[in-house]
Amino acid sequence: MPAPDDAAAGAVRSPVGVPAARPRVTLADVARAAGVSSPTVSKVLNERGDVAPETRDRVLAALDAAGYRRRGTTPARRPGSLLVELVLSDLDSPYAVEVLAGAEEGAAASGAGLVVTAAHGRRAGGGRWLSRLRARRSSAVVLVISDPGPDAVEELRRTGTPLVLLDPVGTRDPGLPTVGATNWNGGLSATEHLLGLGHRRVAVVSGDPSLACSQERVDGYRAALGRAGVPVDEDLVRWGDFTPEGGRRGAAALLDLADPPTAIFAGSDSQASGVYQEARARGLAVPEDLSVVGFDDVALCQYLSPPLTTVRQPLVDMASHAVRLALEGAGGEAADVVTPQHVQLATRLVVRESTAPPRA
Amino acid sequence: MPAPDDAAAGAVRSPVGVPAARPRVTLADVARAAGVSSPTVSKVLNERGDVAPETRDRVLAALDAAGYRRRGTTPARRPGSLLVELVLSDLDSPYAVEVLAGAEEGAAASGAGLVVTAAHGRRAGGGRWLSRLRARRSSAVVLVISDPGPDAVEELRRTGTPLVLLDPVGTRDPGLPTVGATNWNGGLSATEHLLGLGHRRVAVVSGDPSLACSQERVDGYRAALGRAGVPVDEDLVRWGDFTPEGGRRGAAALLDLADPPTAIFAGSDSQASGVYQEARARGLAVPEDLSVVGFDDVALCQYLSPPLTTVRQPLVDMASHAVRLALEGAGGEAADVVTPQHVQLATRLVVRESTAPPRA
DNA sequence: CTGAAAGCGCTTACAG
DNA sequence: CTGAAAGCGCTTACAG
Repeated sequence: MPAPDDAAAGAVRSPVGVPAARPRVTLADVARAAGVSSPTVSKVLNERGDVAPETRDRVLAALDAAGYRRRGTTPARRPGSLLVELVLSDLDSPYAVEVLAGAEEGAAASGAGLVVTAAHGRRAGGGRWLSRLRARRSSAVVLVISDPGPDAVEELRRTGTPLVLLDPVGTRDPGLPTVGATNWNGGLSATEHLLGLGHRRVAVVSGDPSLACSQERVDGYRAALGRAGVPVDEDLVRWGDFTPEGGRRGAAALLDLADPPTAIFAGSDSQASGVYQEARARGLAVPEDLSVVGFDDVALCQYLSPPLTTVRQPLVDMASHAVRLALEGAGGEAADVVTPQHVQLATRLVVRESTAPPRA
Repeated sequence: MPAPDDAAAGAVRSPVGVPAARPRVTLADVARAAGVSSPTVSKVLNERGDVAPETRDRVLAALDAAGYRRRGTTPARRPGSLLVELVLSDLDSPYAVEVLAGAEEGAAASGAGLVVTAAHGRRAGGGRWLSRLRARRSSAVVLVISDPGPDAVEELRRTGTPLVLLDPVGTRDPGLPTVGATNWNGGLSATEHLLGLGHRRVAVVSGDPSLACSQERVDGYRAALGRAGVPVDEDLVRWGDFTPEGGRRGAAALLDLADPPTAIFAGSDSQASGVYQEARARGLAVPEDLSVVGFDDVALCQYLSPPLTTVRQPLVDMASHAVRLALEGAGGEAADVVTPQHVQLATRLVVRESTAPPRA
């Protein structure tokens, strides 16, 4: 007869792949670990003044080590009080608008609340942000175009908070679910469209080369030229950032060339608007003197004249999907079992009025 | 000797103007009211199945009547776990971007989380939304360009949740704090600028006439004409909505007139972009053939060519202020004592390249 | 400044 | 399906 194992002895045991609901760490546990009484821990927690500084420090350390959470303070599990955190680097771009709209839609569909944070250049997942996330009892996180610090990933994993990366940056942790778009295909079809119109001097102005999406779009551009037997002129490949100013600078450099391009593929619609400005400043008409293709198909396109030919990436759907994915992980019992997913939604060329054959 | 009053008898009594911390309604109170035991109420709360439907209904009614809240479920009081709700009608406008950025800034400054909801045409404050707000333990609400239903106002007041109206609609409850801009002055200075350039046929295309801000801008326009001794031609006053399409329609109607305007004051930058499009479609150059002034000074302006002359309203500051105002009400003890405020931040004309003297 | 004791609000296990 | 009783996690009031 086998010796009674843990399960037979009545210990908590979980099905394969499903984590055991770890027994809650109670205030009494922490008190024991810190060598003080429960009331003392309670006082520290409630920021009462009457605790000796050393005692306080010891208790705080024990609290932290044990990963203590107040009763009723575990992330909400019922839809309707769930919170998803959406972290963007900045809020003031047409790109952010689409992402926000999609994320709101995804959250609303699940009855969850969407908490929006702008990182403003700080790396997402500072200690401050993490502790606030905990204080708010948020259940899931979606990070947009940014790499979480390893500490943040670890902490989120530890607390069972799902993390989804939207438009992931290059250096991805393969264990994290990602949602993106088929950037390479987009770059390919934008460039093929211009080649098809008869352009041979086709330039590209993309975003930061450290971003996967920038790289992929340029790779698609190169592939299209290669297929058409047009050699890549490295003078016609420019990197910058996704802002109008970035587009303007790139266009200025390109149009200053001895043999300037007749068409520019911009890495984003915002950049394309900068290309428009530079063309206008030089008295060049779009599309008669210069064809322009953008990327994103954000609302901005409807404000530009002429209407911009662009590669549509379904940002609203992408964001909505990312939020649902994150909430799925948060809602179910089998939170940790959700298979990491890497989704790329399809891009599609939308032809409007900013492209035409080159002047004879 | 006077009979012992409540205070003398030890009842909770609060200083004038500061509401008493009403004694918490406990589960036992509700049980008593419903004529059942505490365990039964607990089961209903936790959605256990083993409760008779009629009992369940009775308990739910009692719960509701008593305004019961689970322990630890009252809105957070320490900054860092506070949540502010921002409700916009839609997220996909340049206006919304600015408001969001400002609101995020205001919330982040207080360490609060910003929960963003789009009303999508539904009136803010449906029962669904209110109960979610409660479930999330949100501490304050900022409502953008919309009128809360009287029930929502009542419910928020009852639960001590501050409500601030940003860019308030006309029919305001004077008891609610509002944050807006000096729309009238903006309309005045936009129109004076055009008159100063020599224009006499100056038109206006504004937003929905039911919105206070639309009205005020047009009133400023009328005032400027009046002061300059130029009679108002009602044919030159158009109402629509704040979208590019609204601007385009308005411009089309105006340019179809027998004696068309030489300058158009648009009620928003988005509308102004629609005016640009209509002008372009008719082969009219801005500003040579048509001067255009916008309103808002949103990021969109930097994408338009030519750069748009506009009336800047400090949307970022307005939103940030509204959020702080709301959180102020939520954070302090004296929540209900915050004097209702009606703030209007200053607007300012920003001259760029879309305005010029009329053709001789 | 600390903790034993009492208390509070809620939940659980179980008898009816 | 219901509730008396026991229990749990935390807080409060107070003695030292």
